[in-house]
Amino acid sequence: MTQHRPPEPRADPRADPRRPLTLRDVSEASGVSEMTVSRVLRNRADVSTATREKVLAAARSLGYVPNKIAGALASQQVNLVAVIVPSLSNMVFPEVLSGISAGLEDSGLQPVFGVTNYNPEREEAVLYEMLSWRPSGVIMAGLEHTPAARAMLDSAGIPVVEIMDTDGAAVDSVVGISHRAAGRQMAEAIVAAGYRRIGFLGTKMPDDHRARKRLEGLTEGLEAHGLALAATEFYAGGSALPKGREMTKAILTRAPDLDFLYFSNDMIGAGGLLYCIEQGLDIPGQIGLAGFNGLDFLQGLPLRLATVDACRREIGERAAAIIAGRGADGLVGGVRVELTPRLDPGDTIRRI
Amino acid sequence: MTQHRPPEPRADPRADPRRPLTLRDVSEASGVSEMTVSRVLRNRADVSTATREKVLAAARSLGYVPNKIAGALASQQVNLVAVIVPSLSNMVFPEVLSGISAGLEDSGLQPVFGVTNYNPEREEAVLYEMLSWRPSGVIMAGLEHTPAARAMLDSAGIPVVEIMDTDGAAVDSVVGISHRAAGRQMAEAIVAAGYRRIGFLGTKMPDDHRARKRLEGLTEGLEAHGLALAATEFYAGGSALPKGREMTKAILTRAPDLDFLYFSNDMIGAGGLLYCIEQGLDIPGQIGLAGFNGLDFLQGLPLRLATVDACRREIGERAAAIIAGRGADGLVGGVRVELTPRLDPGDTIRRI
DNA sequence: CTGAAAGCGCTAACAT
DNA sequence: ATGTTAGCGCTTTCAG
Repeated sequence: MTQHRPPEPRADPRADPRRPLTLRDVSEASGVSEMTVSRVLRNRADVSTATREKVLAAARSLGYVPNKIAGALASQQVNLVAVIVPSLSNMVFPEVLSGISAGLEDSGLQPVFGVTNYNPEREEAVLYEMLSWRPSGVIMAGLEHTPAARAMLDSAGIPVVEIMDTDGAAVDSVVGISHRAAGRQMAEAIVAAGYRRIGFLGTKMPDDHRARKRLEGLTEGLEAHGLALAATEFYAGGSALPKGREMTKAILTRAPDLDFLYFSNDMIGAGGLLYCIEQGLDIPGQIGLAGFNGLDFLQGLPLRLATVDACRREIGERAAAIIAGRGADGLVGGVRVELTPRLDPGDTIRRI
Repeated sequence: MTQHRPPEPRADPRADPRRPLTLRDVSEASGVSEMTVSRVLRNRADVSTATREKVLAAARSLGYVPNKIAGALASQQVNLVAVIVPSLSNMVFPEVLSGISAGLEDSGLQPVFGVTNYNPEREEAVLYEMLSWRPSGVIMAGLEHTPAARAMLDSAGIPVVEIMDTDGAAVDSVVGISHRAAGRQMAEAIVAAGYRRIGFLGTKMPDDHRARKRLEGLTEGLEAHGLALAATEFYAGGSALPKGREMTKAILTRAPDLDFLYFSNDMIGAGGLLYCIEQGLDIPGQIGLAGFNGLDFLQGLPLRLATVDACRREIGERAAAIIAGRGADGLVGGVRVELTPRLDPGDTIRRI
């Protein structure tokens, strides 16, 4: 068998003056063992007050910042929760994120955010990247994932909460609303108010499954009353409010006899509403309008757009609570929370 | 001296069936050494095609996800960039973040976002937390930080880019606009258009330094023409669009003779604009309006609100480029990029 | 209450 | 092109 001479040891990294400080530096500065320094910095109770103060003084004066990478490797514990959402730009996810932040307060866990741009491959890549940091849990928007992503979630061995949507099979826990039901609910309200020629204006994104499900729910709900959508208008990119205006103009030009417009979100709905007001249309008499999300910026418009509250903040809070609760005692997985969205008719649906 | 018997070795962690997979599992499954497996998974060129495929097949079939914690500890390299912003909820930071994401594409670096809610202590805590993961760089909104935060940034030994604002002393690099100059620029435009009774509507947050600087710039610019603000209105919490409407009503009730309203951001400006239109005021003849940020949702309003573009996306991209460029070769720090905001008079400032 | 030793899972630096 | 060894900076485990 070949003899291996041990390779030269690396140069002592402590020679580098710009190197980040280590526990050892604090240990030497305070005259306390590394182990005890570590105890102090992790706020463990079994250290004498005198020692504790000596250590804290040394750490502070040196400007020591602990290395969580080493800590996580040694303890096999990472206080991070991966949060993966499709977008930050449409006002709905920021509110979910703030709910998550709030729900994680005082749990010792920290959210880390990733964005997929409604792209399943990107979602898979972001998930892989995040799992490689071994987070304590995952919160993810939606139930539709690539097979590889699903496999990763299955075998990660950590709590997974899928949020926003309950129409489908979950990996583990799920917190959300039924978008299909929200669509049906809106159909009922529209028909009950006496509208009959209904148009839909929405996004073209094939991977916005929640918008798709709302449209399906709407269609089913109308069918139940023997009605069908009279016209549809889709858009791809661009800023939603101006798009809503343009699309509304387009659909009303093509189909001037529409008496109701259902928008797949409040932002394009607001654009449409402003357009209709400008055109001097009688709202909600001549034409009714509704959006989706319950954004409270709608309260600032000349007429309050009818909408369905998506319970965004509560979804974030409940999802966070499930992850945070898991560490405690019960390793109960598979929690299912279906919230009930509230329809607010605002000023743009006829009262009967 | 006391004799220490070596403590019992820990139980073999590989006994736990739910334990995450390690390189060693892939090594055993593929019959290739751990080191070579590591090379394959890091896409290094010096591996034969046959070996590479064997390893990849094994890794895939096992569902192996590398442990970046261990990798980072061993290599002393973390491909993360800490990004710290005050808020996600006002449409301006998401655009900065997307600029950062874009600027980091193909650099091998990944942004990680933290939110401070305009709270300096929270900023300090978030920074501490993030630095403890030893990121490769920090991008942070604003130039005002607690002394402790500044000390951490100084001694972190990594590139730091402060963004959005150039009015003040930077820790390292800075990319932004001068909000003071933006305020002065607006004052010039207002005065040049013949307005004389100017009101300001803004936020009460003491730690929104950029809004404060815009107000200071506006005041200075007016003073240069012998003018002073005729009225001001501040708000604290709540949703910006409805608030803008309320505040506008309030200020015009108190001071009905105002002929110009400068809003500290586009969202409250849009609320104010909608209110003025509703009241049948002649815009921009009787009263002029302007906001700040260059949000493109303004394009959907009945009249386009005058605004100043804050170059949000470009700021994100340039900041990211500075961090990404640093790894390459030149360790040049202290880059200073001051962008020139563009004033768009829209439809709400008189043309002369 | 404090300390010593081992090792978390990976990669740098060699050696072949 | 592949393998061997040591060690990254902490925490766990045990001993005192």
